[in-house]
Amino acid sequence: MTAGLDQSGIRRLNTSAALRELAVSAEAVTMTALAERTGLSRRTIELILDALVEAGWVAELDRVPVTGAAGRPPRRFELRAQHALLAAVRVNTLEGAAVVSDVRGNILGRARRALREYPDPRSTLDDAADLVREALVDAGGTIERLRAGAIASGGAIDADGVVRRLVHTEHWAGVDLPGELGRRIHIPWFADNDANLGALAERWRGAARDHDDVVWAQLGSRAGVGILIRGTVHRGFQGAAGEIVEAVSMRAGSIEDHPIAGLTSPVRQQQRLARSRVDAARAGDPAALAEVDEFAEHIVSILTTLSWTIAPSLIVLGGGLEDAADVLLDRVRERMRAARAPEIELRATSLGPDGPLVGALKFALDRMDTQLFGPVVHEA
Amino acid sequence: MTAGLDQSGIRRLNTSAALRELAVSAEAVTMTALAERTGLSRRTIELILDALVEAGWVAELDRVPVTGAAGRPPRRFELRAQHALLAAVRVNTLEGAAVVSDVRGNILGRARRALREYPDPRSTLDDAADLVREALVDAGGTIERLRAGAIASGGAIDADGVVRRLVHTEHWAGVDLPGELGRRIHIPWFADNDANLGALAERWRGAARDHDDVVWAQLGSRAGVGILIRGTVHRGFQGAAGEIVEAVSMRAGSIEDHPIAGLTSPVRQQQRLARSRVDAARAGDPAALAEVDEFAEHIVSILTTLSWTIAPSLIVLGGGLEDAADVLLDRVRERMRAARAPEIELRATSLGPDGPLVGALKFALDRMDTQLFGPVVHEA
DNA sequence: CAGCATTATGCTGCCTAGTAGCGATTTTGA
DNA sequence: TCAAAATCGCTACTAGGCAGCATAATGCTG
Repeated sequence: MTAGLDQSGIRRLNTSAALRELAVSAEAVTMTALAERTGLSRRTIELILDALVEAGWVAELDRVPVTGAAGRPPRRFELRAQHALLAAVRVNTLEGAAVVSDVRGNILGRARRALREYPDPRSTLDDAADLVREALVDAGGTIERLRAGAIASGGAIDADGVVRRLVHTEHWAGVDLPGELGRRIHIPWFADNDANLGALAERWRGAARDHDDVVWAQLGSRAGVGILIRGTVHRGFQGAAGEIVEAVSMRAGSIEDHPIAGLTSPVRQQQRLARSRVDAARAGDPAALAEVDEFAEHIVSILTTLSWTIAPSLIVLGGGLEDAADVLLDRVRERMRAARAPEIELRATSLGPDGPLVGALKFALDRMDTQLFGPVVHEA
Repeated sequence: MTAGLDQSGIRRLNTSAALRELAVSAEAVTMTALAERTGLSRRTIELILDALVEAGWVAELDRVPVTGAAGRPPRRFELRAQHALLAAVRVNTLEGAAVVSDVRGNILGRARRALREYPDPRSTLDDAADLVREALVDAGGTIERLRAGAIASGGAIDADGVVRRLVHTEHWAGVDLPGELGRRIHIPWFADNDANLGALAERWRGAARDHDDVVWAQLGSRAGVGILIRGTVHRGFQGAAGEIVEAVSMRAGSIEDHPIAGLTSPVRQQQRLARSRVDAARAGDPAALAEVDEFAEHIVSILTTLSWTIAPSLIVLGGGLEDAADVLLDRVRERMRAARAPEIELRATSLGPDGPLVGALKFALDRMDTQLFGPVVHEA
């Protein structure tokens, strides 16, 4: 049950502490600094660094005299983040995209293409694997260095990455995304829903950086709500967390076909149409403004309910809605205040359409964290 | 940032592993068994046990030859759970109760009394402290062995244990419960809301033992929703998670004064009245049945919304509602199915009115866990 | 440009805490 | 009574941490 530790365990632990510290700092680190930050002795750090350089995880840089500082110039060490690579893919009805990053999450390569025959999961997954290989080439990396990957997809995806339900396409139900991708590219794969990964991305390097409880919402032609509780995706029973969208649609009528809802549509033409309506509203066109109001009203009924149940500290609007942030946000805020909802902050995504892809990267990184960087000690 | 570990750290870690293993097993444990379960060598376990016996945490029992087994009878060790004690108190408008337990959560002593002058926080807190002392005497323990305590109270209580809002009594707003109790009994104190602790208790040793995402709801004259996500209390922004109750009351009208709602009232007379209506419904009285239906309808509007947003895997009804479980639960289930809510399991509390008190115990235990038992290693 | 303060480097020696495993001890069962 | 089984108590050894000292490389000062 509770595992004890021998001497080699302590070394693993301390190595991981050093590695994490190296990963956190953007610049090269000296031995002394590392010793201070980990609380270990300089001697111990010296031995650990020797081993890490040997293993290829760390590079020693040339000594550069620190100008203006007395004393012998220190040895400088840096994480070789590219020692291991991660992949992220995103597929939706019309196109797919992939990125490859180092263990710091720096994106090194990209690929993007229209998907053929989306309704056939097999060919789409072939395409997804191809996209990863392309992005890997673009990153100048080899398949051996790839350690893990994650895929972002629409629909309800359970904790094991199996597609439970995908609107308009029954062929995808039951598809085991990690399993299928693992057969094509032999690394551990993880899968989650667009919206959940959007939320994760926003917290990592987007608009939700300082928040632990976050709701990310894409509302319109395509709807999805991603929930982060204590920084971790919350799916709920059978992935039902966030299904309030469907519930409200059932009660108050769907807005899939509302002109403004097209902002979140994957179809270019509908997007353009919606944007032009938003432009008109921005210019003061009364009919367009009424449409925006109507759309805001619908959004508010969902966001208010979320505020009274989950009560995140921040709600992020994404998936296309960011394009109407200037006309939409204040209207939504005002209506939420009128509904006496808790004064939860509301922002537009700062990552744009790449959000879910970036989130997939973070997802893979989190899942691999202890495997890449080693175990952690939890003190009081 | 990331803390490294020296040799004494490894001993602390291994000691905590041994201690946890001892805490988990109900019966006395042999050295060999402990060595196997922790993965440590028998020699190491021997040394650790010596130290733990010395410190009073562990007692060595008399050797009893295991009948029917060959070989030298093993030494047997047992956690002296009473080496440290924990306290829990609960206060509501009319009465207070306290329990004292050992570190395993076995309740060793109890106390209960009517509270004088509830609207005055100071005298109520004096009473609470007295109750703890009484329970301590009942447990046969001394104040020195008391290590931590927690208090369950109504109202919105923030993460620091400060009362933010308490209906009908403004005097309590801003009261720092852990601080106040700490001034009276000098141990670390923690505080949370009834409902949150009710949920925690239910997961610990009640109806939610096998669930991680739980909603505990008391709905009626007194209303409160406690939410557990990944086994931990979720309060939400400014404690607003679960405020859906108030929101629904605002929208659909309050049911505080509904005859059935009296089940959750702290006032005996209203309870009796409500129970008699439930009895009548049970006997088939049409008017009473209609009342139950009406009440169920109201509950469902709240539970359905929670199912679509938080989607726990289980909803537990408590706070008095358990007394009507037989007539109420099926009606609620049926209506939720009709509303197309996710098929989330619904149960009545199995702890009765002591739930929140037991939850407070668990809360204190969780918060003190690493201080009592030492740090933990998180492997992949 | 020599000398000093400053900072970092390689070590050696020492200590803690874990493991392996051997002979002794205590019991059961033939 | 003796072999087998199971555990005990211990010694010898190893891993990996720490303290701290002599040495090295630099900037500054007179």
